[in-house]
Amino acid sequence: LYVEVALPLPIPRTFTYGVPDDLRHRALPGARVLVPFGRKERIGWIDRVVTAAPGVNGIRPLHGVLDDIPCAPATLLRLCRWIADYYVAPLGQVLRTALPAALCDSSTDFVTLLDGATAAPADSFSPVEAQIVDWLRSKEGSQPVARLRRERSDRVWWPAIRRLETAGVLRVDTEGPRLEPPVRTRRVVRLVREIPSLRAREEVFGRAKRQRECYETLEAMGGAAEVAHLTGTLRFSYAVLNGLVEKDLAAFADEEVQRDPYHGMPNAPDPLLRPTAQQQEVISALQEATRNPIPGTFLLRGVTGSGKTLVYIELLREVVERQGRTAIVLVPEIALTPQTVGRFKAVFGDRVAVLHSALSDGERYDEWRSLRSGEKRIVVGARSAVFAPLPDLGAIVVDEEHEGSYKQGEAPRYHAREVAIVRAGLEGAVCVLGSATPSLESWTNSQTDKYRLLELAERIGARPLPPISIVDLRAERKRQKGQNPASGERTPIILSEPLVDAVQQRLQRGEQTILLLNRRGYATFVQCRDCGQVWHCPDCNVSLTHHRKRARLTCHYCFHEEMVPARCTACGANDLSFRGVGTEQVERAVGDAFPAARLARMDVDTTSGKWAHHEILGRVERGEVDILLGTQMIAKGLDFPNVTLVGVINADVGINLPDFRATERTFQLLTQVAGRAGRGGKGGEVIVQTALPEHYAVTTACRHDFVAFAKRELDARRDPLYPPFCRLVNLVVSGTDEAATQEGAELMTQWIHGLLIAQNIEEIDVVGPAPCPIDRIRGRWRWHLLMRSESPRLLGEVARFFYERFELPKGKHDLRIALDRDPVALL
DNA sequence: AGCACGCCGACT
DNA sequence: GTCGGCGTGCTC
Repeated sequence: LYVEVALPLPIPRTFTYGVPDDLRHRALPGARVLVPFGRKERIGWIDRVVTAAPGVNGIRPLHGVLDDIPCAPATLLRLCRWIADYYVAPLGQVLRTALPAALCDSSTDFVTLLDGATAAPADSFSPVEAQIVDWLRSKEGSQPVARLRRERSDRVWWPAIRRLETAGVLRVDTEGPRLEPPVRTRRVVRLVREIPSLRAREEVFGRAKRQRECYETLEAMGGAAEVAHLTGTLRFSYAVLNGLVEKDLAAFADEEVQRDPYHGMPNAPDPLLRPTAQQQEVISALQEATRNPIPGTFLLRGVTGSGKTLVYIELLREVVERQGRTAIVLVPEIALTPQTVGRFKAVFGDRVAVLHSALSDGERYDEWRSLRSGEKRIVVGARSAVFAPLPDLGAIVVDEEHEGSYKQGEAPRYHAREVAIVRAGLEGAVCVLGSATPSLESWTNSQTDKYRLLELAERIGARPLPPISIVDLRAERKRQKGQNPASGERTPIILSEPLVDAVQQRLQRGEQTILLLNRRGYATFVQCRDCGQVWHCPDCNVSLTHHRKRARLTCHYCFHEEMVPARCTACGANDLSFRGVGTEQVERAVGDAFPAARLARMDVDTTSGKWAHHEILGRVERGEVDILLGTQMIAKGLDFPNVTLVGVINADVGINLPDFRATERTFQLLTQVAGRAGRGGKGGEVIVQTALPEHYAVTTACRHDFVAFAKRELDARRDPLYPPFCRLVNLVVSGTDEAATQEGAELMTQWIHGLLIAQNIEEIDVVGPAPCPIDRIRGRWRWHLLMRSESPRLLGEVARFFYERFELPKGKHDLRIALDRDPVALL
């Protein structure tokens, strides 16, 4: 008996292993196995079990089957096979993405210095050996070999390590993969003896005041507390704790922690909202669909504030409470706020698991187990939650389905929305795609009856959508210049007069304002006024953004940072201009204009901590913030009834990006952020500042007219042909040398042309090769090629054939190919 | 992806 | 002689 094993490596094939007799009954498809691979052991998954002897020799037996119940059950395995096939990626890589990292970790080699080693004759070491020994002496205990590679150089250490091992200087241990991921424990102090009377206390503690305080604190805390908490926040010294232990009043213990990152977050009460008639209609349609063996896919287009979340909740009530099945709710990472999560928790309480990027491996694994066991029956999470191990799945909701973050940026480059549809189909679940601004792909599918369209055309409570007015930045500049001719030739307009007036009004009325600018930092680029030089990242072809508070120029594509220059490095002039307004500069302008206003800024730079989002949004919710300023992060999902004004500082950011979806993204962002206004009873208004007031992305957004936008944009996608009228595969060649990268891209193109001609395929267009719009990132040059076709099947076949057969000329300049099917961006 | 191995130029 | 940098090929 043999098994074909999928390994989490970028190798597009499986490896065959023999199955020892005692493992036969456990060797099932989807089960994890431990296999020898090269000189190491790795974890893989059984793809197929075969009886025929394979056509290769040198087959090795597998070392173990790690699961009694395959951790990728049949349906998940089928789903992963579909992803591997459609998105052209190795099955093992897909499985690794689909399962918690804690279940995929491979083995690690450790080296330990042996006791007698210090006596070993140091002069007999070769320099490499001496380096290893020195390094180990500087550390304590065992060290992973990989760390040696990282901290010293990437040289070949193994021969030297083996020599030292035979010389008895050090020991090498291989720690196998963690079969059972670790349980997190914490050190606690627990009271073990009660002291009933006050008099007894006097006697026991005497003058040990701190011990008594600590004892009584512990009593008040229910008999136990974490050591870190007692010594940290409560400032008891370790000696105090030891004293209690020595008196046999308390004991140290390691306690297993139930990891729950949302632990302690107040569960808001279920507001028991009653659906409106409009909502009820949609809810009924969905509930009915769940009773259908093939429920299908629904596109729920609901304007902002129309109550899509309540629809999801009522759908889940049907699926989870009445039918006893399970459900997945996918949300874009940035919309995974306590507000969104809170609503589901309020209704379904402990049956909800939350999966987001801030979870540690262990936390993620805990949630995964509680889902698989059926203890929790609902998942709310970002992209990868689509793989949640729920038995008897009844519904998948993809909220904000147009969001690009559902596409994974690295292999396997899957789109969670498409995976959700396929998974729902495989498991007989209903799939609901929700958005106020559907992607043109989904919209088209809803017009061709591939999906069923459901609409929520009105806001709840019959509240009107906020009126949107446009401020023409060009006219505003002229006007301000007329008023004050001395103002600099290029002084940017950050806050126009109408916007200032509107904000002022809210401040007076005690209402809140949201200001959007989709650009971080203080200035987007720095330029010399004399010679025109613009500061660029040394490793990426993008300009550096000026961050004023940190006093650094930083690259938003890699981690490069440099000091702010005092003078031009090219011509020596000391007249630099900091241009292109970012949120940090808006923050300053707002502070200057409204010194008394309480302002909060929310972007990647102010939300680095795990709880920073929650903290800022909490302040807004409690009314401690008058003006919330931020990037797209504040455009989604927020529901603050006291926000009556939304201002868009510059709607044109992003509209001119060289990407066919730039216009669509602008429309979506404007619509989404406008939707934050007027969600309470006080009404609301939106002011959009733009230099392109006639652009249809702006005008249709201002009329809240998605259908008109879609029509215009679809027309634009017919020529040149772009999705949804065709499918794309983007092939990106990258390398450390410019010429070699271009050459690689050209070779790739010729190869594909050759294939298309040889196979007589005319239905696939090849566009390029050309440098990528951002032609260098992290020191790697980038060229790309687009394959375009109206036949997804053919496109997939060609992509797969290419992936498996094409090889770039070996070695030189580290050329790599990334294959991106249905790309969401071509930058 | 790792990792071993082999070749080569630089340096002791 | 080593060392260390890079290119090449392989992993059932």
